[in-house]
Amino acid sequence: MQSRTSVLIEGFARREGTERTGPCPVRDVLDRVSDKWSILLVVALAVRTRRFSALQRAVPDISKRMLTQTLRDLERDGLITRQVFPTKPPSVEYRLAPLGQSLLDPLASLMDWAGRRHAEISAARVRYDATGS
Amino acid sequence: MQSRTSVLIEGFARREGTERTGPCPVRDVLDRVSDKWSILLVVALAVRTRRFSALQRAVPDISKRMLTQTLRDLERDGLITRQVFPTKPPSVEYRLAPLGQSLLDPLASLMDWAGRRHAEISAARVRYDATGS
DNA sequence: CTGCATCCTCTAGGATACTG
DNA sequence: CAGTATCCTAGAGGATGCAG
Repeated sequence: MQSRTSVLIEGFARREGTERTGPCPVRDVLDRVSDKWSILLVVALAVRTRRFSALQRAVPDISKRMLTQTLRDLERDGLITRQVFPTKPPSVEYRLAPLGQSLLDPLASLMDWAGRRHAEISAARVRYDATGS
Repeated sequence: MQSRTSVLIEGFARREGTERTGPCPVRDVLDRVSDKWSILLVVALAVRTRRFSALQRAVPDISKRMLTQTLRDLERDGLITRQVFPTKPPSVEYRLAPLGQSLLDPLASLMDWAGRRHAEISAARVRYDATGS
């Protein structure tokens, strides 16, 4: 099973030599994925729908500022939806949109890789640092 | 097929409420993936083995500084290997290590997603911006 | 050619305080 | 509770020049 991989890589590499007609769409999307908090929030919302403060508890080391901003970005991209309940005090629920759901599978394969290869990577680091020092 | 996804998400979410015994391994690895240049270089090296200057041409908007640094990090993590040829002037070849190869599949599924959903995301953005303005 | 070292800029992002 | 506004710092990262 090399076909899918190579096709995608070719598509990704096609930029080489071609004058950019605008930013590469794949890179554009990957930029969002490689955002520091986006993945964390998507995963947090994959577990269940959550409110603002619940998200802050789920991802403890995010600041309110970044939480708000990242949620806005994800909403703008159609990955999550935001529903306001005009109670008193108001509450807001965030949930994964279908588009966000569709991201879970690729994300899972990445996290799966991370989990399986983590030990190997740590070992490589130790080895490298030992040699270098 | 929800099993694999949900298992991983649970593993990822398990941190909640647990005092951290150190940084989450998955997050640790994802930090590398979400590095601005790492993925680009891995993909560039997936196509073929390349030398330093060739990599700079493959990823035109990377600076020498960042190229060197990212290559070191990838080498340290065991994702790529570096081979020096003591010619005159010297040349250095970078190639994907097996560990790096193993990343291509998860990466492909992400890029596949990006490619397929990009239009949808762009549309969502336009819609969001239109409403907001 | 490869790649450090230096300097300098710019912005992501944290802390804090305030509002509907 | 769910944000917004302001301020401010650390670190990412570009440009340049030198060296092996």
